[in-house]
Amino acid sequence: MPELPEVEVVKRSLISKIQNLIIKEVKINDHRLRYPINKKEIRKIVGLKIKKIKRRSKFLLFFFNNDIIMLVHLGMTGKFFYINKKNTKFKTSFYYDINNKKDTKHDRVVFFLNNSQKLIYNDVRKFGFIKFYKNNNISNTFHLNNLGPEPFDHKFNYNYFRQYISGKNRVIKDILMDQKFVSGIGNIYANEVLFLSEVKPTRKVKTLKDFELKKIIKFTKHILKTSIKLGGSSIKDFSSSNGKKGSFQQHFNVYGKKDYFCTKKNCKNKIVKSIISNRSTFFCSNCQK
DNA sequence: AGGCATGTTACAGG
DNA sequence: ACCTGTAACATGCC
Repeated sequence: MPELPEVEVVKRSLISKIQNLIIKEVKINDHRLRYPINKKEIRKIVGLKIKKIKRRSKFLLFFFNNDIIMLVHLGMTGKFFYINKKNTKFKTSFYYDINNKKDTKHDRVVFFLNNSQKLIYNDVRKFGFIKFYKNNNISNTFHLNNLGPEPFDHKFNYNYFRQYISGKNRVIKDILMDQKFVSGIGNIYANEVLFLSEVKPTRKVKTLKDFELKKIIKFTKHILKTSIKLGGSSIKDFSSSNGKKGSFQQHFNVYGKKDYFCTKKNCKNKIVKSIISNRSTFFCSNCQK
């Protein structure tokens, strides 16, 4: 589900609701996530306070006392729900949260909090994971130490772009989704960035002109920021929801828009869909060169 | 029934 | 050691 903007929105929501609370109990309904949950390690956070919550790329880091860090990746379908203990109504919501949620089937882990609420990790496809580290070796984990710069980092600039792609024989869409190049962009935002940059996703990076690299950098930062402001993209549309949902999906120009008309003025083309590296790719063959 | 899905990574071959 | 492309993971929906 989540790319950088969605994870950022989840992080902010978590901070506002559970920062400084204490884990009273943890219940595991299914430990078979992408990596099996280590039951001994997860028990160690019982009694500890959630001091800080940070995001790096699409990862969430929960900082507890005793130097313990819980690293969470939401995979494709991971979600957090903040719910009251009597299981009646959600007090508030995180990304994708819905008030009439009946999907308890995919609640994989339940964290009971000292304010009588609970935090649920729900993950349909189980591509997400929850792992534990000590503060002093978190950056050594292979999950984090091969990541490229955050898109908003000043290090993500034209010179870096030029240097990274030199000698590479790949297409631009693959590079944008390469977490070693820049961290946090997935299939949706890669498609959208290339549309606004007017660059065809199939272009080999060695053919890109300076002004195109600059546009890609500019629109990457712009799109991700805008999406965060709008609460991210909520792709599924639940019928009755009191939960907060993102609205950036209403601003998609190409993602999922096969056969729709191109949104650029004076363009009569329809968006086409193709497959690049096993991922659906959408673009306007008229506007994107 | 078969294809597709917002992500990551292990592996194979060059 | 680096580069690139492919398949696999688990589950549900259209």
